[in-house]
Amino acid sequence: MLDAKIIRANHQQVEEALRNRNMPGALENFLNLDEERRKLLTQVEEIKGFRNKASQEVGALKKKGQDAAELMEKVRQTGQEIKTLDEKIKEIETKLNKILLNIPNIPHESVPVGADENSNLEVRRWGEPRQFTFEPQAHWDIGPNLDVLDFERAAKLSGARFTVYKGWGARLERAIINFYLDIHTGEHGYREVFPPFMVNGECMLGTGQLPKFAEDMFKIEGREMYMVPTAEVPLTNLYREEIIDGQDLPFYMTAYTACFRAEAGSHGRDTRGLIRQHQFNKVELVKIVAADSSYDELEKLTRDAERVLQLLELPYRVMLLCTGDMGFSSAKTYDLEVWMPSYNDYKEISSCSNCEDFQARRANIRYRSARGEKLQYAHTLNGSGVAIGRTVAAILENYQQEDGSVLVPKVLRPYMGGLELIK
RNA sequence: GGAGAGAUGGCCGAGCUGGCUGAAGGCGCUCGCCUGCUAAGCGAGUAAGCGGCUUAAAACUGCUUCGAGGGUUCGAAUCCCUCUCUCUCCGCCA
Repeated sequence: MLDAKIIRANHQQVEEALRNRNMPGALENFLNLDEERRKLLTQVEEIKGFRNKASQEVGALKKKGQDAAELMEKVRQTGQEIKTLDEKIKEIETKLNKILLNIPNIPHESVPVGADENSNLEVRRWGEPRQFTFEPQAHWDIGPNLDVLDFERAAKLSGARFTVYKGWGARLERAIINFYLDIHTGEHGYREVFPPFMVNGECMLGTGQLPKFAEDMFKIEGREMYMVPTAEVPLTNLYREEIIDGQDLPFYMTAYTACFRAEAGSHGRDTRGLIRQHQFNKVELVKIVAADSSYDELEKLTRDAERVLQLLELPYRVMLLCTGDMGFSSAKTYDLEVWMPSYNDYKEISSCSNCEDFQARRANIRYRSARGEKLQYAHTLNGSGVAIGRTVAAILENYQQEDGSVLVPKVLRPYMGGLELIK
C-alpha cells in the first residue's frame, strides 16, 4: 500500500509509475475523494470539538447543582449531524482504501521501464550450459522412465498439475529441501522457521495477495483461511501489527513450506512436468530490515539464492525485471533463471524482491531505529532460495546421462545416502 | 463439543458505583544530577493514527483510539448487545 500523503503530494510521478506498470487510471478519483474526505473531516471535527467542550460544561454545571437542560438539548441535536458526517466519511474511506489496496508498488528508479519480459535486463550469468553429445530428454520423460516421478497416478489422485515423487525422486526432493535449509541457516545466517501452511485473510492482505489476487489462491471452504502460496506470506506476517526494536533488525528468516497456487489463467502454459504445479515445495528467504539498508539487503539476498545454484553447479542467469513484469508488491525484483535443456532456455527458479515499506504499511510492521526516534515502517524482502520442484527438473535434465540415468550433484550425495547415480 | 476467566500504552498492571483517566503504579527506555568506576539513588521526559497550520519539518492545535462492531447517554475504558481471539478445567483426538 502506498502512503496517501505521498500520492497527494506527487500524484504526477505516481501516475507515471502506474503507467509503467501497465496500470494506468488506477488512481482515478483518488484525489477527489481524498479532498472530499478532508473537507468532511474538518467539518465533523469542529462539531465534535463543540460536543466535547459542552459535555464537560454539563458536568461542571450539574456538579454545582445548576440546570443544564438547555445545553444538553443543544448537544443532543449535534448527534445526528455527527452521525451523518461520520457515515459519509466512512463511505469515502472505504472507497479510498479499495483504491489504495489495489495500487501496486512504485518501481525503484533503477528498474528499467518496459511493458513485458522483453524489457527485462540480464545482469549476470553463471556457468555454461552443457553441450550434449546425445539428444537430451525432458524431465517429464526422464522422471517417469526412472520411475521417480509419476504424473499419471498423480492425476488420478488430484488431477492436472500435481506430481507424485517416488523412490529416489522423493528422496531427491527431501534432500534438496534439507540442503537449501542447511546452507541458508549455516552459511548465510538465516533463522529457520516452520510456519503453518494455512493462514487467515489478514495475512494475505498484508503481503498483497488480497484483495486483488483472490482467484490465484486455494481458499478453505467456509472459512477465512487460505493455503499459503509461498512462505513469504507467513514469514512476513510473523511481525504483523508489531513494533520492533530497531536494535534487533535485520531479521533473516528461511522456511520450507509447500506452496499452493490455483494457477488461474495459466491454462496451456507449462502443462508438462514439474514447472507449473498446484502444489510445490519451496525454501523461502525473508528479510525484515531497516529502511535505509533494504537495497543492500536485496543484493545480498539475491547472492544467497544464487549460491545454492552454484553449489549444485546449475548454470543460471540473473534478470532485473522491468516495470511491467514485476510482482504487485515489489519495488525491485531480480529473477534467477536456471538453464533448462527441455526449453533450450533459462527458466525462472527464484524471484528476489524488495517490497520496501509496501507490505509493512499493509501489515503495520514498524520499528524504532533508536532512542527517541519516531516509528517507521520496516522494509520487507523475500526471495525463493530456491524452488524445489524446478530444481529437481533442472537436475534431472542437466545431469542426465545418455543411458537415461541421472548423476546426483556432489553436494547432494550426503543427503542421498551417498548415492551417485539414479538409474 | 461442555463449563468458566480474560482482552487496557514498548512490557507488566490499576481503573470498570459513567465526566477531573490518553489513562494510576511499576518495569523498560531517554536526558540531567550525584558518587573513583559499576551498581544503587534523585529529578524530568517517554502512545499511535488522521486532520489543521507550515514551502517542508518541528512546535502548536483539533479529532479519534482502552480486542472488533453496534447501542444507551449531554458525556463511555467504565452500562447493554453481537462477534473475534486468548487462557483454565472436562470430553474427544494425531
